[in-house]
Amino acid sequence: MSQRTRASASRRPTIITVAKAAGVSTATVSRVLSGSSAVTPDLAARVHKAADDLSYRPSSAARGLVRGSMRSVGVILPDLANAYFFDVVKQMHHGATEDGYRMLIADYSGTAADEYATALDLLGQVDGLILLSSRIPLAGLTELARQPTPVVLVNRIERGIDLPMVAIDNFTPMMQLCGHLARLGHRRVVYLAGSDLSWQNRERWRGIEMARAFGIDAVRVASDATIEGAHAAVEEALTHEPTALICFNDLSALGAISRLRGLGLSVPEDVSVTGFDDLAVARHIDPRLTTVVSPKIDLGDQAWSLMRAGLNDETTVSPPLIPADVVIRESTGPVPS
Amino acid sequence: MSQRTRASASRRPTIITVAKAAGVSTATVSRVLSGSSAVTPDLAARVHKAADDLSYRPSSAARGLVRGSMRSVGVILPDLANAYFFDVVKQMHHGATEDGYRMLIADYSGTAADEYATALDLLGQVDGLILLSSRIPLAGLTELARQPTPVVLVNRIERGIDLPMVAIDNFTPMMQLCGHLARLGHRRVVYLAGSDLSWQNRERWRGIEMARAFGIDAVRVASDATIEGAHAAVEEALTHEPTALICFNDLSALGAISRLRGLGLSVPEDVSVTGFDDLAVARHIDPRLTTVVSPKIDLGDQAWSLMRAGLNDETTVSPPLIPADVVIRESTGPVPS
DNA sequence: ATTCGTCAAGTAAGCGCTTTCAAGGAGTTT
DNA sequence: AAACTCCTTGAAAGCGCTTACTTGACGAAT
Repeated sequence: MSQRTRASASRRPTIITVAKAAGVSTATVSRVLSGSSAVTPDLAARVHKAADDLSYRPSSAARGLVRGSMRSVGVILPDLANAYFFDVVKQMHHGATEDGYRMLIADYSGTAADEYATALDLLGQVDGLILLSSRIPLAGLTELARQPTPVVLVNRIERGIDLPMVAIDNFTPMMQLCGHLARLGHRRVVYLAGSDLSWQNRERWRGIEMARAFGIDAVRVASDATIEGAHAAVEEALTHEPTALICFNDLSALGAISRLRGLGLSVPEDVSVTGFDDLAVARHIDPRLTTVVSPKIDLGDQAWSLMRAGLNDETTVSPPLIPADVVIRESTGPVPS
Repeated sequence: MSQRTRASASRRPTIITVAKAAGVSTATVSRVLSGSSAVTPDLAARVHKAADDLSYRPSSAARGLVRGSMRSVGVILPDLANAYFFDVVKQMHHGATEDGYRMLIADYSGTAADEYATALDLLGQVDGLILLSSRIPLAGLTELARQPTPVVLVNRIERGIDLPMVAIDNFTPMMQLCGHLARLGHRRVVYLAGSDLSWQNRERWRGIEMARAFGIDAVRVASDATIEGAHAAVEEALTHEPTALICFNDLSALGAISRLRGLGLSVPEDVSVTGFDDLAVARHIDPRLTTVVSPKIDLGDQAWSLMRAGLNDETTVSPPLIPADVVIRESTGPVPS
């Protein structure tokens, strides 16, 4: 609507512009603006005024160059659209802010190759890198471990990779979830899987397979960790005539329930459904979701601790897996007779 | 689990390290790595090998300094936890990537003052700034408009501010939504409001007030744009004995429905509920949500167009409001008799 | 009164890159 | 064979900051 021409003919003011305007040296301006050393109040005031008048913003590129650090860490994650990741990121963000670091968030809703490429080029820009539920192949991780820049792996554990890592225990609660289903009489179940590249998906499947001991007979059906993906995969899942659907996460559980309803099946009367993560929405849909409470706060805290240690060049010991609990709600019930 | 000491004793390799290793000048390394100019294949290969061997990553600070641009734009938004924002961001991200820009995402889940501070300090770091559903006071926006750095306002329109802006029409569809309710016989409704600082909230309310013409008698109840916030606000809303709840967005609709169910009321038999945004979840919960389809793709595209123009120092004309349509599903029904 | 010590302010050296400019080598033309 | 052009490569100048190091002024100590 409004016509607009920016007054960018005049280039951005630099520290020299400010110094001249205030009648002092650039060193003084720098000292005033970064508060690194005492300056006569009179001069300081003049510098502040000049900076304000010129709307001066220090170039973080120049600052980063001379300081040898941009005071920022990068976070790479598969899908910011999933509120789960965001909650973890938020917690790390707290820590980062407290320690004076900015956070660059990069979502690669693409292939694993993209993720690696993103990681590599972010490395030139940040002081540290946090990889959330990373799907980078082992060779890539090995290479990342050789970098002088600290890299932290979250929700992925790999032996033989020399990187600090922290993750939630996916295996145990998934096995417990199966135990819960077994006690309700379920035998034939379908696992609506996540990505094969995801460590969490492998762990969850491992938990399900372990539950064969309880008599759980599970089939995997490929899907993806989204509402729509699960929605679309339900039909195939039903060909296996399961009495329960174990979904990779809450989002897929939501999509599955929606599809089941569309097919005239009710949850949990006809089919039981479980999720994973305990998103806010899991407590508020109908039926409320039986799922696993993932301690996102802990996870975020511990991830940042590892990063902080890395940034300070300290030796770190990766903490043990963080336990997660099953929470039983109304989306699971006894096997229909 | 694994003990860990990083080999950061040796500092990061610089372009000089690579040049020495390859036996060429730094200029040649730069040319090879940035592909800016032709280099003999033999030399190029030597440079690439040296760079690989050293795991060299160019410092983006240095690069940004000399180029006068970090090739990145900042995006500031109120709450990344809301998938709506993310969808818009994703679309802008496409455009940015295509044009060779990286995107820094900053969520301020805090006060408006934080948002302004974030904007100011991001300005030193990016080539452009996109403000999503910004709540920065007018004075702040005026100041931002004075900066040489391009700033784009998304989902907020303010007269007298010399910034390019693009937004979805909130007013019209909200009025139509009320019309829909009116036709179903609703008169007493409660608006579960969003933040008073939000332009979108003001516009939506304006649409509701306009609907007095249809006989809609609306009361505002303070809430916030989250599941939990709406959940908590329902009891107060019910004191006004409404037959319908108009929620600020889909997330609040979700929370409201959950609370109503908890109180033994069913939707839409006892109370009708509407949302706004049409998140994926709106189509998949029970009852499916009557809401407004916000054209996020368009919005993201147009926002990036404005930003690109700004980055290229072109004159821009803010486009007209983007129309949004009401979609009627099962969360609204006739007034109970 | 002279010598120090102290401390505010300025001078200048780089941080790691890109890019202009100059140099030199190879290929073309006369 | 000389003169010219074209093209690859290197040398060096900054980009905008911070931070030793230096200077100089002023008060305290001798």
